[in-house]
Amino acid sequence: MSQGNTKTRILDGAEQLFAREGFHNTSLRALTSLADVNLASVNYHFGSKESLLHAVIERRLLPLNKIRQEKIEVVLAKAHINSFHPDAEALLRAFIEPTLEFRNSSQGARDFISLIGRSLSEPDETVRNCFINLAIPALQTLFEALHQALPQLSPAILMARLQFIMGTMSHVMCMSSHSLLINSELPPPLDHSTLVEQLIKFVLAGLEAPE
Amino acid sequence: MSQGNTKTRILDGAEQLFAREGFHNTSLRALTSLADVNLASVNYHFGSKESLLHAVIERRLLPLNKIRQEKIEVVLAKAHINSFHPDAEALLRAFIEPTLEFRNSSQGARDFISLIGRSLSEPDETVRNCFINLAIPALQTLFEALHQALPQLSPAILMARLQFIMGTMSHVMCMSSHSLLINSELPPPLDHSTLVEQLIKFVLAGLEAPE
DNA sequence: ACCCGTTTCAAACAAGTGTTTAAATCGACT
DNA sequence: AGTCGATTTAAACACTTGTTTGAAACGGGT
Repeated sequence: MSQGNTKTRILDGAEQLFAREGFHNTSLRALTSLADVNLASVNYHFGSKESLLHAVIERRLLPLNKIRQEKIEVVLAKAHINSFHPDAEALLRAFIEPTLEFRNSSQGARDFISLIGRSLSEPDETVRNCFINLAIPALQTLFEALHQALPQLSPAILMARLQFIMGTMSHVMCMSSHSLLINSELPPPLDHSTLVEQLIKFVLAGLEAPE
Repeated sequence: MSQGNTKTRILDGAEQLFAREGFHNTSLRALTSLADVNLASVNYHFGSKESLLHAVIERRLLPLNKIRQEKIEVVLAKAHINSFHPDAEALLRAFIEPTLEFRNSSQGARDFISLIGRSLSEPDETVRNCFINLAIPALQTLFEALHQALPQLSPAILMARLQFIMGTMSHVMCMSSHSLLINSELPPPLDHSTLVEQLIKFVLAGLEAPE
């Protein structure tokens, strides 16, 4: 780990360690040693360990949210032109596909996605809020779009189902080599694109279930 | 927090703090102060902080797994008598209902369920294994029962969907007062029994979706 | 060659960590 | 009352934590 300038090396190392060891279980000494930078440079460039976490999340989540937002707006626009309800599957796809494609793009991306997949249920409030504050606008957009797509669903039920969907997604985002059941006689995990399709199928069926 | 003997007070305090603050973010001093016991008594009664975590999980998870196992076996037995496939919904219910009913039974139970809901995606391997080792038999049982219920699903797909279900469940188990989107204009969270029914409906629809 | 703002560095800081120790206290039982 | 094991206690241990400090090194502009 010795590419790029100091700031990027710290961000890359933090992404990896925060994801694999957890935020509180990652020491700045382990991080600076992995990133091959001086111990004090974290506080020099980012101010504190927590601000570093914020920077790690922001660096990747802002662009990702932008993509999701755009894709959702495309689906909505198409529907409005034809005066149809927007398509629920297309909306879910617009939200899910960019996330998992990004996850599949590099090891750092996989670490990052696993990090934010866990952060919804993070016990430490400051850590959790660090993610949630950036995620809420995107989720709000998705909620309203899905409400247009499925107006027959009461808002309370839709919100509950959106929570279920977030749970399913978070779990998939966290899944790494440590599969749920490592056991020789069990079926092997699905490849990337099959997993994405199965995930969308699963949450779509749950979302569209009769009340 | 000053009921019961020392050992139980430690277990109760650990359950609360591990769930609300996280294992690594909970210090033995904070724990022993909350439980109103001496600092050294944790190591005296449990050996180490990690063995304490193990004890916290075991105390509640073993009975819970026993109940789930029994309920699943009842469903299977009924089906075998009539030479029917077991009912997928009844199997899911046998697995989900005891969990969420236990969660609803007391504050300590709620803390515990939130703790194990998070532990599937716990980054620290030793912490994660502490839960997984106790959970695997129950999940194995559920997998095989669902395979009997839905023989048309290929094992790989069924396993993926079981993972999705675990993700949804974990998320619901972790949900506390900090709802996903605390926002005045959003629908209020569902009450307990509605949430359970909606959860079962959601995962059942996803599980039974065509491949 | 000199200056100056930016960045890096080794060292130290105060506070907090899990664990261990050895003495003190307790509670039965003889 | 006295003995013995189990438990509790205060104190200390060795170590790690995030952060700060002040000097050193760097690099472009005059």
